[in-house]
Amino acid sequence: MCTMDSGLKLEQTSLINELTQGMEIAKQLRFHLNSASSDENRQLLLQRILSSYEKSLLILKSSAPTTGMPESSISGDGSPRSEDCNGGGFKDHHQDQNVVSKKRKVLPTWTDQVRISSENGFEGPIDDGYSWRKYGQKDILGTKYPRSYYRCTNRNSQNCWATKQVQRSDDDPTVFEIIYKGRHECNQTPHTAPPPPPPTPPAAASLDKQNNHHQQPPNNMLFNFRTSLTVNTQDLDAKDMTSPLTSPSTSFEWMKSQNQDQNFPFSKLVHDEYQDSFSPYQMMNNFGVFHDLQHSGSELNEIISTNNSVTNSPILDLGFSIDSVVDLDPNFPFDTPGYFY
DNA sequence: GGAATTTGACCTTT
DNA sequence: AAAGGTCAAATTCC
Repeated sequence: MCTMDSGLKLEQTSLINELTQGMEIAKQLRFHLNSASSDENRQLLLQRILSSYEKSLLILKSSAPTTGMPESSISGDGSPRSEDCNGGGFKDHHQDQNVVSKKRKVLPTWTDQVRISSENGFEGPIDDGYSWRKYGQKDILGTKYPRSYYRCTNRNSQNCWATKQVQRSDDDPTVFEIIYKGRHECNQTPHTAPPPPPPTPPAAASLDKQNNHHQQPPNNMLFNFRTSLTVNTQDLDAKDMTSPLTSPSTSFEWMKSQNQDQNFPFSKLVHDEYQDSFSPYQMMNNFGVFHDLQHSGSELNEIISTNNSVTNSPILDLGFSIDSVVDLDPNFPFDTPGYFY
């Protein structure tokens, strides 16, 4: 059930999210100004900051006094109402939430979609730079491919409770949907992992092995394969609009330095099931010009295409959960080394 | 031999 | 009751 309150709160949260994100991107830009980052990267960050402003203004305008329905400007006409506050099929127990939310530590949750593609087929680990240990695999009803469950290797040693689920897309086997839950509180430094320079990528691991990401030197292929990803932020426990999270591990500069994969068609990644959940935020976020407004309920998706062209908005998103800032996780470790640049 | 993965059993949630 | 998520013993890998 999506109440008025949640609608208003959603808007507030969105605004805070946007402004906060803009600030963080500005921080990133500051970092890039002091580094050997390419001018293109800086331009992209700048573009994102501008987009953030645009979105903030959009939200403010949409919540103007005359607006009877706060979400009206956001919610398009096409989205199914039944989805309302519940993002993309995730559970929503309103009553429970009131009771539980105070007790349960809410883990920030977001989704990456990672496309692996190559002439050689789909292979290579989806290495996000973190060290994961697989602890389970399940066949999921209605899906072709099993879902794999990973937890941080440093769970015991460093009390790091980050987990992720990896599942290959039914529609496009080259796309893997990765659901991250919880942030790393260990001392892994995914971004700083030196890109290994093996001249030739090792022969492909089998698909069964492809999720075997250790901290071993990242496979060259993996970066080459990683031609695009979607970040879809979701908050399983709150119905509020959530903020764009960012992949904690996208080694953007490195990927950019690798010349790859041509033109990943943007729309290709837009599966039917996701089209319904695109929000104006995500569109505006990277492109700033999209106005096909569709309400996405509690979802806020973000498309990131790591192509070479600026028009395709190769965006570097750095790990950041605004949810946690706003109202969810008081223990959000912003001071975690390496989390922000 | 230690660490990671596999996989069926068990637990939780709906 | 069924599906999703986690555990843990067995197995495999390095």
